[in-house]
Amino acid sequence: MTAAARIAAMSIQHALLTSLLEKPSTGYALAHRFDRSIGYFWQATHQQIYRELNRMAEAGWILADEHDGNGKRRSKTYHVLPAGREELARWAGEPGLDNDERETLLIKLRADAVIGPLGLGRELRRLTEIHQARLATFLEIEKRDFSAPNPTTAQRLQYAILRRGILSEESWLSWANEVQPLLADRPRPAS
Amino acid sequence: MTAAARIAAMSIQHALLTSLLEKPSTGYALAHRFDRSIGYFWQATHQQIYRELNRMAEAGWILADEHDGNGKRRSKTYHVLPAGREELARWAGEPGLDNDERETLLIKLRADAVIGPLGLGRELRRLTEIHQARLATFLEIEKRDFSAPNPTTAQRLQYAILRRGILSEESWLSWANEVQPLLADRPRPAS
DNA sequence: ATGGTCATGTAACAGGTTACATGATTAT
DNA sequence: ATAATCATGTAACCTGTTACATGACCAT
Repeated sequence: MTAAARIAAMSIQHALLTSLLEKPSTGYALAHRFDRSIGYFWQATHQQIYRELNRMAEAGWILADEHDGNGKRRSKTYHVLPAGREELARWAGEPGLDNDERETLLIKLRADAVIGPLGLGRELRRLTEIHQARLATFLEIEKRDFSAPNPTTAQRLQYAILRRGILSEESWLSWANEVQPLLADRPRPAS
Repeated sequence: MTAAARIAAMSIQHALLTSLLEKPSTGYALAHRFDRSIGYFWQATHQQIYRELNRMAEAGWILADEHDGNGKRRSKTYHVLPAGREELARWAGEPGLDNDERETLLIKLRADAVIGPLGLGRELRRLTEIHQARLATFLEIEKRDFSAPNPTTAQRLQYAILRRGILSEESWLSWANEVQPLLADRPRPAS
């Protein structure tokens, strides 16, 4: 209900930019791989992708090489313009929305792998604090509401829901612990 | 891109039905608690809630007691009609969408706690198989793409993304293991 | 009187989903 | 010839978000 400032949205666009930086492609190709990494978690339909490609082309972030006319199949191979690369870096540097179920950080990690280093250590620490706070809240609720000796089945079911939250947060935090050394804020050698 | 049959959507409505079965409330009250369980994971805005309440009232699932006219504050207290209760049970019995990031099962668990038992054991097993398959895929990719001896930083970042997927699936499966005994398909005594 | 909370809504828009539609190239 | 794949798009719709708006009741 409170206004939560719209700091950073549009993550598909940035996921697509990263894909295109790796390899200029047609919309069709993007829709199929939508990238070997984040595609596992997230898949976009071709309509969504064409829509975003058109918008990004309008915005001057990408450019379409049109292969047309000379008997070939009609297709547009998009590649990223400097403005697109800058936009990607800018976006990756911004703090993401807290309640982001789409795991924007993963997209930023991909961007870091392709055009990095982008100094994501701070962002990881920020998100870690948020997840730690959430876990703490869940553990308090656990203690307060679910420490009675002989719970009914209904109570045990309610508890199961909370447990899902606890395990999720723990899982996220243990992952963050793994990634943390990769994002330590020292410069990486350009491989 | 393939047509994924629209089996079950509209989970907010069913979350709201469950809340209203526990306690008839105004839209305002629902927007604030949106329920002590799933509210931790998911919060709906009041606009969303009013919209869905109106739709469910139209559908004959819920009914509004209007306290009005006699000097009192204008408000509607909604309570669930038999049709709404049936709809909730019907929905909970259906297989949920596979790619449901909103964790529909949690809402079904709440429904089971309130009007159960609903035989969710089968659904849990079905989802467990899906998550096991996803985990297996991730582990194959891990073996195939990330078992080289001296990975570059970029490769390690790519791997981190995959690790997030692996840890997520493992976390889900270990939770499923916890809940499983609660949903074993024997009837529970009506507490 | 003033501000906070209770209470309900409209309007506009962004993002995601599904259906529909078209046409060229490649493989059988 | 026919089907599969490559390739791009329009249209309609639903959900979720944000902004805007109204008004009553309650406490100080």
